[in-house]
Amino acid sequence: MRRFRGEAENKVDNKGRVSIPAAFRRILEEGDPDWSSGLNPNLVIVYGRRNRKCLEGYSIGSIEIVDNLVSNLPRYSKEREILERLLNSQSIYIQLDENGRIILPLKLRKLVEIQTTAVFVGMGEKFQIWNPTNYISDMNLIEKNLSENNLEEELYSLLD
Amino acid sequence: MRRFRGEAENKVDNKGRVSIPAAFRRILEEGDPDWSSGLNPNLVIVYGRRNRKCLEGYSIGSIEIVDNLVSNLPRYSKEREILERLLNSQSIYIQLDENGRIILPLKLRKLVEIQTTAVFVGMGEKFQIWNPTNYISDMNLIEKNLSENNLEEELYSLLD
DNA sequence: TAAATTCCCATAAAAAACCATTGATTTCCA
DNA sequence: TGGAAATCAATGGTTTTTTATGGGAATTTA
Repeated sequence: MRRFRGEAENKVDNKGRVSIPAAFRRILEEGDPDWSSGLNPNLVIVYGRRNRKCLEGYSIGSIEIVDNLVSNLPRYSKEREILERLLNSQSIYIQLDENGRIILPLKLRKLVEIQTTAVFVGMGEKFQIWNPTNYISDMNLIEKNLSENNLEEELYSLLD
Repeated sequence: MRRFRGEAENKVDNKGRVSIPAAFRRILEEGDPDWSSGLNPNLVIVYGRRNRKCLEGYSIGSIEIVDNLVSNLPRYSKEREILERLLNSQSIYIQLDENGRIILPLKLRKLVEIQTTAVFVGMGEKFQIWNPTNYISDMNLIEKNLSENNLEEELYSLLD
């Protein structure tokens, strides 16, 4: 399955409308079992992640993988109920419109400080939506962390 | 699997179009599971390698190896999310056109200082795209390092 | 009924598809 | 084996399509 790749910065108008980058639409289409040519794909936006000042978008296919992982935990266990809060309570289904846009509800925009611009960041099986300034800070943090502790090589070695 | 080998210098026009050297196309075709005769192969260009003033091109097959390694790390772990930033966020899918060209987005060209000419450098499982002058400097740096410390023999001995 | 949301249309800019040319390389046959 | 014909590679230009984005009318909702 193809993955979400790349970065894109798009305008958010005062109705909350934003274009989903064309490259991401293709992945959402592929990942939505109900989609067929001519239709508009669905996606899920999770806004429940703590420690992250961003929203996360999933194709229907990839959120189902995560949902199943949660379903494998013991029913009524504390862990499962908390994860359900973060991943199910704090998330919504959205359908793209005819022009490839979605509407980001005001509540979500406030949550991640998005006003007139949003950055879309491909993260493989999901993508993130950031306030541009916050995204830059986050990237800088990663850079700093990598160079200060000389972690890059170590990180890449995880891949062997 | 055949490897990317050799160097080639091609023109970049003002739309950002560049020919992928024919020898590299063959490797990209072989490496793309969706490719068949008559179609145009896909590739992935990574622009996030830190400390490198060049772009890196991967066949679909070889980037999938890397992607799968990342996917095997625990979902939502810090390590995985950082690697996704470096490898997924900072990369894009591209499809060759009918003439064997791709368009290098302006953003990427600026990043690695490519204007009217690009050098393609085979690196085995991937290839690099350089500004010609920067490529020469990089080669000189390597040369210098090798001769000053008499490293060549030692290096080759790593292979045994 | 005012506010918000959805639907529909418009447009400029960017990207993709298409067509053409030149020079190099390969094929193939007398 | 020499060279004509065919093929392929690199590159330039033009047309068509897609994207991103704005605005307004219609519809729903509070």
